Amino acid sequence: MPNNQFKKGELYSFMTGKASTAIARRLQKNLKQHNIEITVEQWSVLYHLWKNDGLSQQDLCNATFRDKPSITRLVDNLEKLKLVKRVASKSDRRINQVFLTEYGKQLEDETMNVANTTLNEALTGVPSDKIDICKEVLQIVYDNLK
Amino acid sequence: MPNNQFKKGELYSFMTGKASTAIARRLQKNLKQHNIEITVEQWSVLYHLWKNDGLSQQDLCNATFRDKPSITRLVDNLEKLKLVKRVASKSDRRINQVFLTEYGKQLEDETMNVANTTLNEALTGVPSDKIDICKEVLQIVYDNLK
DNA sequence: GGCATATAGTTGTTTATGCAACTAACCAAA
DNA sequence: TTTGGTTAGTTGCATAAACAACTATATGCC
Repeated sequence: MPNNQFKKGELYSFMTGKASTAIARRLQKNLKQHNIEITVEQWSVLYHLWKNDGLSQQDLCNATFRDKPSITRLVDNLEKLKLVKRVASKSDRRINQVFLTEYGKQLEDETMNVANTTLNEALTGVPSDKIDICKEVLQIVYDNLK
Repeated sequence: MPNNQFKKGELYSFMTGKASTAIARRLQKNLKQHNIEITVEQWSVLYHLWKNDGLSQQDLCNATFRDKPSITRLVDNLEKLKLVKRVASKSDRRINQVFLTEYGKQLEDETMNVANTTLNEALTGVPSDKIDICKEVLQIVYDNLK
């Protein structure tokens, strides 16, 4: 039996993503406690815009590993919250560039502090060399399947 | 700055759970290709029932790391599909035990084969000692936050 | 026994996901 | 320049998630 060097039964928590679910819930809770009224999914879009404002919706699909309808609706909701604004690209009228509003930009510092705190909570007691290996494994898994 | 021995920027894919999302999508695709008409979420419930038939809904909450309303509705849908049946517990009338139907039992072998295949696809090229470390890290993260 | 509290499960509402089908705009080849 | 294929984005529909509020049953303490 090829590639079967692992105990499967213990591995299904991989599939069900309990760790990343736990992180997402904790981040949501921490955001709420700081009165930052966005969802973790909205955060994941804003995170990429804070690094690189004006990304297209397709760019956001690639960055967040979501499909196009998901991004359409996340951007819809972010627009309703006055956090971003769609701007039609001059060079290609199919493309919407998504830009942060002033309000959206203002949210960056506090929100990223909350995210960093959450990550610290998650990784308490994990040696950094093991974090590196875990990251590496998850990257290979992602590359194998994406 | 405490507990800051890692590069945060690279770690947000942890939070967004890209690897586990990729696994779930591939499993869904593989199930469909084998004409197994269940969702991956339904699979995660059935998986625990195959190991231990007759679990309560609360047991399923704990096993799958979902909240009670989620399990209520997943069991609703599994009942509609004639895969499981709720049975009120004799000893405690608050409790619903969830039992597999014959049809639900029949699905086990082929479905678990598909799940195992999916896991092999995901873990291709990952040495088993690194899988163990990754599992260990994800377990600590889960324990830190659950 | 009776009351307070805890536990098991359900329902309502909002948000998000996945897939398929669709429109609009772009591009390249005849 | 028209036609056929590709890319960007939207809409419709079914399933699922998180949170809060609710009902029903059980338990423990007086």
